[in-house]
Formats: sequence, structure tokens, C-alpha cells
Amino acid sequence: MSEIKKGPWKEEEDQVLIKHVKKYGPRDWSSIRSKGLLQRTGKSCRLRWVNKLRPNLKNGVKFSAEEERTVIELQAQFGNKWARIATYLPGRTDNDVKNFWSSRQKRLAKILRNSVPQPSKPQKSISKEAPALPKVPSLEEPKLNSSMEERPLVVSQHCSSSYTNNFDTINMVPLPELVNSTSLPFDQELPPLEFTPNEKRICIWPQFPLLFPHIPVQTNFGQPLEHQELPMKLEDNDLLDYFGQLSASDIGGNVQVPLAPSCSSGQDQRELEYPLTPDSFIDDFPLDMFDYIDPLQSPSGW
DNA sequence: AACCTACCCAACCGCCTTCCT
DNA sequence: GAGGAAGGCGGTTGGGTAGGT
Repeated sequence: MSEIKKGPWKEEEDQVLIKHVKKYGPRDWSSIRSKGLLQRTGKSCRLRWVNKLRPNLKNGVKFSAEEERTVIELQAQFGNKWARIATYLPGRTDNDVKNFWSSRQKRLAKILRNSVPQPSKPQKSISKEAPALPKVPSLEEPKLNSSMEERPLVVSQHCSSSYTNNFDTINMVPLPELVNSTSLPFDQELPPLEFTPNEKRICIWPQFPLLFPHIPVQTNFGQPLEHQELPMKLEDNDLLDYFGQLSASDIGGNVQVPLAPSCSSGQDQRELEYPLTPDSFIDDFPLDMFDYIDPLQSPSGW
């Protein structure tokens, strides 16, 4: 048996593969080698076809903002099911999506790493910098079932035409409180992607523990992040001012939470200069959370 | 110009599932 | 039903390259 070839594909190999697929369809990958057409494994042939040679692929085309949004939203819903996510993105492969997400994650990790305060800084200074944290009883570690570990918590909310974006008034929602006090249907199918009018979502990434500095957070890697390790940069208003004043008790018992009443806090409240639609919210929050070092769009550009 | 760093992306690896005998 | 082959998928790696110092 001839030796298996690895590494980058040559144009001639591609042509052989394309010819095979034209003749027999995208199957019988192993027969390519057994027939002596190529010295590649069936798996390698299949991968080459799926990722590079298949028609209508968007090779070399960067992800559009819409595609990025879709990936972020679907990742929140499905977890790292790249093949599944890719089915929502015409011309994109699971590898594309995976690489895109991985790249984003690395950027995020870098951002967070750069935000880490001095190592000697005591932990309690964190809570000092987050004055509006709700007082919560000591909480048990959230019991995450497999589906919860797979995907982050997604909370749907009804939104109003105004919200509080002054950082001083922000309350952060403790994740365990959310998990323990609500009947989130983690064992059921999550809602479909379509938003209803006047609805927005807060997506709490397990990979983004910044929002919950006072609790251990389960990461994708199966290791809880101790709060001492949590990078904090609370002056990053761009990250945080998307959250209205929202206490754990506001959430308790029901996932659907009217946001507007609890937002009213006198002069802290500002009217938005643009209509807060579900799209506009999603436009800004998840995408910019990963990307916030880029210049923010001015409202006039909405 | 040389070096470093970050990023992108193609391809491989290992595990799991499905299919076939 | 058991076992092996093939296919599918997610994680990881390594090379190329662009941008910064």
C-alpha cells in the first residue's frame, strides 16, 4: 500500500477530487485512495471537498456583520455545534465558523488579560468598585446539567424605549441566583431565533465572567474561574452600560422581565437617541462585547 | 531591514456515530 | 448483536502573512 500523503493540497489533487465528485457524487471518499487516484485518506478528501472545493463557498470572504451576529446568536443557542451553526450560514463551513469563533475568543481573552488589575490588588477592592451589587444570600454553586455547560444562559427581556446607562447605577445579576431562582427551561428547546417586537435578550456568556465578578463561573473548560482570577475593568462603560438596573429579585421566578420600571432613577436615566429595537440591541451588545476595542458606531449611523 | 506579535486559515487528530457485513 | 469501516464533528496545531516596533 502506498504511503498516505498529508499536508497542503496541490491543484492537480484538487482536480482529481473534483472529477471524482462530478462522477460519483460527494461520497465514497475512501474509494479515491483504493482506486489509486490520490494518496489521501477518505477523511482528508472529504474535508478538502467540504471546506474548499464545494461550490458556492465564500472562500476568502470575511464574515459580514450579519454573519457575525448570526454566529454569536447561534452559538449562544446551540453551543459549539459548528456544523449546525454553519447550516444557517450559506457558503460557510463548520471550519469557517469554528475558526471565526476561535479567533474572536482569543481576542476576547486578550482583552480580558489586558484588563487584569495588579496581582497584589486585594479581591475586596473589586466589590468596592462595584457598589451596586445586590445583596444576595450565600449561594450554592449552580448545578449545571450538560446542556447548561454547553450553552450560556440566555435571558429574554421585554425592553422599553429608555434605559439606564450610567455605570454607577448598574446592578449585576448573580448567575447562581438566576439559575437557582428561576425555572429556566434548560432541558427544553430554547426559543427560536426570531425576536418578537419589543423584546431583547441579554446573553450571559460563560466565557465572559466579567459580568459576574463575585461568583465562581463555570467555563467551557470545565474549570470554575475563581473570582480572584477574574479580570476586572469596571470602567469599561461600553461593556456594561448595556445593562439596565436589574437586580436578582427582578429576575426571580420569571424569565420575562419588564425592564423599564426598575430603570427609572431620576437623573441617571437618559433617553436613548435612537429607537431601541431588538435588532439595534443585538447589533450593539454581543458583537461589540467581543469587539469593543473598535470604534463604536455613532447613533447617527444606525 | 529585521524582528516580533497577532491573526487567519488549512489541515490533521481523536472521538463518536452510523452504516454495512 | 458484534465488529469493523466509513463518515461526521469538534478541538487543536502549524504555516503564512500583515502590521507594528
